[in-house]
Amino acid sequence: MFLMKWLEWRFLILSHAFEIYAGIIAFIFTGLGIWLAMKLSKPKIKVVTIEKEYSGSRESFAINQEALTQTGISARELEVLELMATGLSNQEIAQRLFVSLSTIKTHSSNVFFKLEVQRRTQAIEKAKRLGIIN
Amino acid sequence: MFLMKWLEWRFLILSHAFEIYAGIIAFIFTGLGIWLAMKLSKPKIKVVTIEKEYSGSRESFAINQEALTQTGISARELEVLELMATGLSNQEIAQRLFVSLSTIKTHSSNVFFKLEVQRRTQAIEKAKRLGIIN
DNA sequence: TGAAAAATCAGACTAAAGTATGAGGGCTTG
DNA sequence: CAAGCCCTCATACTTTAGTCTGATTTTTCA
Repeated sequence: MFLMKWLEWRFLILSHAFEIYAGIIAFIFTGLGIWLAMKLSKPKIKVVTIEKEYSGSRESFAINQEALTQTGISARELEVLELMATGLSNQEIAQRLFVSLSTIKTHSSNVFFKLEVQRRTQAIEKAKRLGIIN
Repeated sequence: MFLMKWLEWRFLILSHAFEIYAGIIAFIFTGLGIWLAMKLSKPKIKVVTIEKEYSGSRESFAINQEALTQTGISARELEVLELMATGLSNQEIAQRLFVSLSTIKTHSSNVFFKLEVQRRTQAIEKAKRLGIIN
């Protein structure tokens, strides 16, 4: 019975050799078509437009990074700048970051230099305008 | 000659019938593959954020006036506060308003008292938060 | 692994900022 | 017209901010 079954299979394959071959070709070239389309077509871009009340959270985040690298302000300096903008004194910032007053003064001085300003109020104003703090 | 050429063609087609058929299949299914890829590929979603011209002009103006009267800050004091927020020093504010440094110090001291803060940076932060300056 | 950048700190100094007190003049309002 | 508010100014003082110099340690990166 097993043998007969096998012969039946064999007969099927032989009598339909052309169809099987065509099927294989069809399959392979379908794959080729898909690959071609993937490779050569420009990626589809679906544009989703979201209207937003101006508050500038996402946009300012993008500007944020660019302007930030532009100024060359380091992570720690940014931290100091942010606390500065909340109205804290150097002493308070020092306590909050567990460092000395000298360190905060150095950081803030560097920030002022990098932002090309003289005072902390100017630094805050410019930093907000550039979008590197919110 | 024409006839012979035609016969030659015919012979070619007959003797290569299978290859031609396979070629047609390949071509068709390549097309199918491309179509499939086009149809089924997920489009990349690009999010475009458009900021609407801010609609809260009336509202913030209202808050402005109310909070301002609440604090009891006078017109001159507000003027000083606004210049302060732009990053000017007391000396610069004095020169701009054609008054003495002492006067600006008095004004700013009054502003700090009325806003219940100690430093100019805090005053600026709070004034912006309350919407009495922008 | 060695140089550059970043973070830390100190001391000494100058410049602003902020406080406190007092005082004079202008303006409105009951 | 006196009381109250606002604007002005001064002086004296304390505190905070900011600069400069120089140094050590940590981190980062080629």
